[in-house]
Amino acid sequence: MSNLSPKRGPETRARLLEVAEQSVLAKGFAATSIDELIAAVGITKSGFFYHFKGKGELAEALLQRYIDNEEELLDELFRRGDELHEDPLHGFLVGMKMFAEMMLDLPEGHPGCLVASYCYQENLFSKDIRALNKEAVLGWRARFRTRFDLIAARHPPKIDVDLDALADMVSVLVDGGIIVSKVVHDKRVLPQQIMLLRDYVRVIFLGT
Amino acid sequence: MSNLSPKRGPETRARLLEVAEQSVLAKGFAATSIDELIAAVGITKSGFFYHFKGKGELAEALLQRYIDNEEELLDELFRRGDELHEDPLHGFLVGMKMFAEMMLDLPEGHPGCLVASYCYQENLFSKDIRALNKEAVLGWRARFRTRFDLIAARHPPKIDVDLDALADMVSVLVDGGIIVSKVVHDKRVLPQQIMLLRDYVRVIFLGT
DNA sequence: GCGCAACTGTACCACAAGTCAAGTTGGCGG
DNA sequence: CCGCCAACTTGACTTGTGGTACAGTTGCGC
Repeated sequence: MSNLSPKRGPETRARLLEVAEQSVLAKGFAATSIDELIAAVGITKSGFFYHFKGKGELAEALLQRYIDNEEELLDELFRRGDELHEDPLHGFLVGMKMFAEMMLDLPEGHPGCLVASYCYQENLFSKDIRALNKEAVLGWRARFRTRFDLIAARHPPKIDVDLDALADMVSVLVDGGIIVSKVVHDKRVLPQQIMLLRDYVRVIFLGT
Repeated sequence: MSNLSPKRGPETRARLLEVAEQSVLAKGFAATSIDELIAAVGITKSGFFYHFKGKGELAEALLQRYIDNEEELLDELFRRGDELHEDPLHGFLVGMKMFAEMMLDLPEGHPGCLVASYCYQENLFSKDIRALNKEAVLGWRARFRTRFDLIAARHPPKIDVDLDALADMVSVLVDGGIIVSKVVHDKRVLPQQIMLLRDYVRVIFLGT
């Protein structure tokens, strides 16, 4: 009766996605109930079904939003890194440093990766969603592979290494780092791992 | 009426744990129903509750079994590695190589890590279970930290590195590698990552 | 022929996803 | 200033399933 207005639609939807993401990362998708979400947002069940056809559509919107946000974050990070250095290697090193610092600045540590969460509940989701997840990981691989090719052109690797595997190592370390951080309740683990990878890349292309 | 016998208890329990683990890794714990497990094993619901007081007890037994198995596997791997080399570094390198090969030999790839799965559904579990999970990760850290101390004593690191972080890197790479392997449906990713870490450790302690 | 391990049978209740129909509110475009 | 539409609300209802309780049963081993 008070705060009803035709333009609040997208906002309510966004709040639904926000609380849903938190709940999914804490309990998993199956244990996240619609009742719980609408209670947190302050709408009724029919209100939920106005925004999403069903739980599956919520899952997809959730993942898409997460992937888009991450992509934007990475774009921004390495854009800033490259702003400071013409050399792609040093741009990468700066980007990784900023990444690590950003993760360390999160007060509660990284809240979790939806890609990883969905991966461990893959049977709950449609083919479409699983494909989306796969595309996200392959996107990271392509992004960093391109970067490493650029770096290798200027700094021939001192150590023989598969650049696709090295590119995957970014996703691997982030997802693994988040897990170990969460399990041992030490938010420093993820940034430490990012810095370890950074050092590895430096030693591969610079030799020290 | 046919196959009832007082000694089949532990066997039935083990079968329950086996199918439960598969289901949990595929769908998550919340979406794994008791009905489904008993159907797969061929007992009634009451039979389940004879073996476990409730779902929580199943969760705990499941995790404990998983952790014990992993520990045994690692013990065996590096025992065999050390058998072939007196030098702890080379024992480690051989152990990692065997680890990578073992992962590559799994026909369907690694089925998943329960520690990671539980981590992404932590709110479903009791304090005890969460503590167990934490202990498992800290156990891996201690194991590899001890190993790296031994290695460092004989081979002073050529690159400055935090040995605790390096020890964590094993857990991180395994958990992250499993996720990326699963998501992109390429079982080679995990072994590749293990080999990358192996190379990193070699370059840290040997310089090449 | 007794006891105990290893179950079975049956019943219950909460809650979750989803459906459906009908009504309400408030801003905006004409 | 009127009417339409987005963005909801109300409320009732179905259908399924999930975890749990508890009393009874079976058959091997002693």
